[in-house]
Amino acid sequence: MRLEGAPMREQILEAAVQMFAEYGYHAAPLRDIARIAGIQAASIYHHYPNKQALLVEIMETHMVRLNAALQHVLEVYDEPLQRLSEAISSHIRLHTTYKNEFFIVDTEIRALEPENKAHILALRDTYEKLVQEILRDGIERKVFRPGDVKVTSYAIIAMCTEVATWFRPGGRLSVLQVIEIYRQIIIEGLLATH
Amino acid sequence: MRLEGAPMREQILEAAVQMFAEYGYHAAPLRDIARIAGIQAASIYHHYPNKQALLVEIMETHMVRLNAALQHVLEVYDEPLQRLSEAISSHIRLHTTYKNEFFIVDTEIRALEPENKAHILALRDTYEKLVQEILRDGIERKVFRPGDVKVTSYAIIAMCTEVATWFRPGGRLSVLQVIEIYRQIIIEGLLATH
DNA sequence: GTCTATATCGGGATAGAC
DNA sequence: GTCTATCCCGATATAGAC
Repeated sequence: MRLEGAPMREQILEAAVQMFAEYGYHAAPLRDIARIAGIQAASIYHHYPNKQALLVEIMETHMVRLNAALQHVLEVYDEPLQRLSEAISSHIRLHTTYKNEFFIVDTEIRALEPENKAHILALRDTYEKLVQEILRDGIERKVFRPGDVKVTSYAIIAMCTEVATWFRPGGRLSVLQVIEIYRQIIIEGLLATH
Repeated sequence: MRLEGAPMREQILEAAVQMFAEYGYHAAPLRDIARIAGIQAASIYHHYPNKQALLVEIMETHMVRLNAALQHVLEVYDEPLQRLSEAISSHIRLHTTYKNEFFIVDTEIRALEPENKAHILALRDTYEKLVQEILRDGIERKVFRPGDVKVTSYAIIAMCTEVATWFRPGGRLSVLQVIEIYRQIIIEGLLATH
């Protein structure tokens, strides 16, 4: 039983998530991250080589998580409508559960150094490709209307991702309600006259 | 006839747009902005009181522009479907024409000092309210399916806004094609079986 | 209206003791 | 593994000449 709570490495990362999400990577001083974690700034360097490493670990962990979840959906389900539905659910579930983390993924790509940026963008690309696979397959099987697969994937990902910016746990809507609203918008559209 | 091109004030602002969009507000040194504008950093202070003023002017100008365009749509059109269609068109048109500017509006809200932030968020709120008015009216007149007006407005705005991040003039798709794709996704949804 | 020179500060990172 | 002390740099902003 660990009375001090999580290991320091985790505490630092969590403090970084908080600060990066609230003030942005560049505007968040390492000293403040250290203060929240309950140590001195210099002590961070025992756990991480530099500030950038914090950002990279946050982004990588969660992009991998996101990809794994979607991969799982593709393995478990076969029917296009169900696949898309579960993909939306998985995406929104993760973006509300790890709200701050995904907000960082979505707003701090520019703050990454070139090699790190390439790495994270590759993970994002993988994700987009998986979504596009669902759409392409669904169009071929005549479940979805024919349309631009790439742009459609961007649109779906963009709207489901933005949930992380406005969703408040304990607010007017539950995660499940939000998922249902998005499912309907994406799958059925707004028109009443169908 | 002005051989030097635009007045310096404009040149500085344009340089700021470029740098803020590429590196982010905090990561963009005033010296670099000055260099692009062809002057020394100190000279910027003859035209603007400080760095923050550059950011505020960029954001305010374009949020006002966005609101004016949507206001115009509401005044000119009455039919809900046409209103929504024109709103999408207006939004995407502006977000592709002033790609960098709206990218900044969308990613640097956090970099604003409190009073400036309140001001810009108020403008954004006005915009959201206008979109919600279109949706509410359309639902009442049975043109749109009943649904959560607020969340739907967020979803529409989010996906149309993100166009600014991937759109490249002269790329595979023209602005008009992009607008048509988004119209269809939003209004009709993905299902083929309607 | 633009320059050079500089004040001032805060940030990331390092050294070395404990 | 954490501390104190400090280095060093780059950033915004100002002063004052031209």
